[in-house]
Amino acid sequence: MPIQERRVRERMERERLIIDTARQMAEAEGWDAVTTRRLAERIEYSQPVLYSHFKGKDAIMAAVALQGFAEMAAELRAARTGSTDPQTSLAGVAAAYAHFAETRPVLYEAMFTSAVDLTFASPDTPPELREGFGEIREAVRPLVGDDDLEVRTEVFWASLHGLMTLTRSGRLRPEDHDRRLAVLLHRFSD
Amino acid sequence: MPIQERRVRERMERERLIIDTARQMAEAEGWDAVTTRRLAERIEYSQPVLYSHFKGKDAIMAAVALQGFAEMAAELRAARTGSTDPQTSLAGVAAAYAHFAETRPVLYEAMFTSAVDLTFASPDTPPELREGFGEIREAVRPLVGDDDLEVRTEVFWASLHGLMTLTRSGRLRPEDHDRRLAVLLHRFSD
DNA sequence: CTCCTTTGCTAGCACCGCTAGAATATATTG
DNA sequence: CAATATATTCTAGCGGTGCTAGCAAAGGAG
Repeated sequence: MPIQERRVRERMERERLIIDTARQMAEAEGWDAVTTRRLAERIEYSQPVLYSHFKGKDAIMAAVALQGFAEMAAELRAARTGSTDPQTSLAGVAAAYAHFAETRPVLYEAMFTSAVDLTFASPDTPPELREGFGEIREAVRPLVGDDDLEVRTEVFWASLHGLMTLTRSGRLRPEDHDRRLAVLLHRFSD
Repeated sequence: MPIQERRVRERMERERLIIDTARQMAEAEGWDAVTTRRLAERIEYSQPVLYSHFKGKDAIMAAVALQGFAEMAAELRAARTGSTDPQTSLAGVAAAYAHFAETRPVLYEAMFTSAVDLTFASPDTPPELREGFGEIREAVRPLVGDDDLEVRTEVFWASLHGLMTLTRSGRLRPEDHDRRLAVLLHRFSD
């Protein structure tokens, strides 16, 4: 039954179209501009079609966030493996993280400030999600050893996250960004 | 003209009523449940009355947030001055910060994740806002001296903030909360 | 060529933040 | 005291939101 296969394939393509369009719209005009009506119009289908693919708007954001996690993980890995020196490696990862948050704010928002549909730190956590954390952990490991590695990584990550969100929402002066990153790295390098 | 005074006073009381009611509602049912309609009904006035006091819903949230900043500053100060030992003092401040974020999540949300109506790190930043940061800074000062004090405080604060937001949104396992706080303090104690 | 399932659509619900303009209450005059 | 002027508050409504019930069309099966 190749005809069935085609329909399944087409359905998958449409789902992809929804995710990609939602991301495009968000990147162009922010998440507030991504309404189910406007999204439906953009993909040239009616609103209810969206709900045959996703449980709701949050689920669409979560799907975009998942793309974000994959991309972030790739960039963190590149940064980590870009240097053999542990210090430089960790600095690179931190810089890459900051760069990602700065250049893809809409993605970062979906990943970390909205989209509670994603399960973290749990057995059924999607691999894309674990991977990014894994990269940070592996960058931290050479410096701190295996003692408390998980917890230390969490703190390092949370610090980065705090810096980025507070900067982005205007709570920290942007011009000191690099100095703050340097301080953070210094704190975690021993 | 004491009659004019009464009207001004009554107006202020009503403004206070709006802020307090908004806060109560948010604490009871979350910020999403605080709609202008429901809030107006609760204070037994019509919707437009809200807009004669505040520019919009965001401004009401900002007013609640301001209360939050004042309360947080008071608690941080109590924690800081509760011990003469710099280490214990900073630990106390960190714990107080975490405790505030945990027990008053709705306030914390208004202060740090929503409400962009408030100006941070600027000449016309409200004193309630500066004060909390000042408490953290003064707790950090004895440990790190005056070099880079501002920047180091920002990083410490951002780390705390990152820990709290990630924990609250289910991105970090709550059971390791204390260990993470300990790690953070250890990183900043030298 | 009908039957039936799947698919997609139209239309609408209940709600949102916000506001124009009417209506009511209060104060200031003649 | 009556009449006008000025605040103040309300009703009603605009244009939007996420989401869904129920109808219409399209497609494959007998």
